[in-house]
Amino acid sequence: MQRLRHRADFLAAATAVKVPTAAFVLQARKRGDDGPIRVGFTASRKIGTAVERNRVRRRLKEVVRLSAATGLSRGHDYVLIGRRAALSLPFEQMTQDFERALRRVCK
RNA sequence: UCAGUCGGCUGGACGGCCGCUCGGACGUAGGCCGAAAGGCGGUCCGGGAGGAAAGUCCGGGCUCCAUGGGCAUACGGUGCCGGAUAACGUCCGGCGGGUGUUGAGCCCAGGGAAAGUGCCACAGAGAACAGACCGCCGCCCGCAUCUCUCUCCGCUGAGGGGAGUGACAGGGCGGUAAGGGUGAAACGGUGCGGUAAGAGCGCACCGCGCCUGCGGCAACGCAAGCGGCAUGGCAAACCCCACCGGGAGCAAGACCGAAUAGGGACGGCGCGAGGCUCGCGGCCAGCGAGCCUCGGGAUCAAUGUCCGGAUCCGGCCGUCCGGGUAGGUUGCUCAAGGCGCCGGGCAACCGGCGUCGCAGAGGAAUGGCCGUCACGCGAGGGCGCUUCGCCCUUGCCGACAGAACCCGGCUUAUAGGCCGGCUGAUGCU
RNA sequence: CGGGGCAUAGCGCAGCCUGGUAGCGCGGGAGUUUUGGGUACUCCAGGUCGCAGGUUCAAAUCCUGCUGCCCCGA
Repeated sequence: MQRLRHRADFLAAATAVKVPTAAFVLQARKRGDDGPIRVGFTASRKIGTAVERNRVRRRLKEVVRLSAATGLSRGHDYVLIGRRAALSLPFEQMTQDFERALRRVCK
């Protein structure tokens, strides 16, 4: 599993399927090859200060890491756009939301 | 003890499970992505956010670009004096002013208003070499009114007329700026003398200015003398004076390096004017090649000018070459460094010795989840004689905030906790 | 990293340079006109001039520091 690093990849993912939840918006794009899973995170300035943006990104990273075995498929790019609620929501609820969102994306 | 004020330090601790990143060692060139450069992936050990990392307001280091010299101007910044410093708009010490219980302390863009221009609304008589509204004083006039004196008419009286004098209302001429009133500000202030009333008109003190002397590196202070007061405020209005400033910024810069477009060199085709030479041609004309001259345009420090200079030159086809975009690597962390001791200095700071090795990400690591304890705060309860202290329970409680090349400052944000200096009041000895 | 702009009544703006009275339009309220509504007309209310200091007799305006929003260049 790799991280998305280039702006072009994020822009491509933005045109794909979007599934909103309380703490984040999940985007998934099928790249058309058989490469590894790639995941990117976005925490915009609207969320708050730099401390709050870092915290949102780290919690989202942890959500993805702990549930990586369930449902992520090869050849896809995933992008999680953080929202301000990700600062305060319980961690278990965010994990459940992520798995539910993954099932909706796969359909 | 209470109140005030100033300065410094700190910015939770321990543990469990699972992770991230950098460095080193080992292991492996077998997997994945990519055209390439390169990136990702294993195990062990070690390191891994701040006092402001923030705002980006100053000053530097570093890197690249530009830079012939002189003069003038513009633009921006700074502004008491001395020192510290790599430098600063920072810091330290001093001076002056303001403020504070004239205490500790705090604040000050704190050069120039007798170089010039400009502004000072409203109110007010007058607002900048001003002005005379009320008022005060002198002289003159004075219808009427009043007081007094004289005199005339009238037998006395009542009454009336005339003249003079004084007072008052009023008017005119002049003096004055003490007082009232307006204003943010009214051309020194207070007191005594003086005067018709007044006035630096005179005197004393204070303030101001000039000059001399003394102290101080200086800002400035002190003292004596002189001047009769001239110089209102605003320069965070224009401005003047002194000093400082080349520009950009790690997305700087260096290296590697697709696709597409464009660039250069060579070869071929083509060529503003004139002249010379050579070749083809018997000669001329003409054609080709080379060279020279002339003509044109453009560029060269923020601007102008003077002197002196430099550089460049149109189209089409083919071959080759380098520059360079996306991307990657590097710059990338040892630095005007931290700590301790000694010495110098009132201090900022400087010097010497010893010691430590202290983050390096790049859509951006330094974490996620949880437990225990401590501290603080709020609520509830209990105990001790009270101000208060102690104990127990509980809490979606726990400041501001995340390195982005590095350093010195400034500014702003910040739950609380700790330490020290000074001042005032009160109590005890 | 560098540069620039804006903040004034519920909304959109002027006034700032050159300091002294905060104004315009829409909107709101009341009234007149109309049988009624609209239109038109008259009147009225509504402002910490983003915040905090400073200069000045006096600050929306000048200066400094913050806060929020927007734009541009690399």
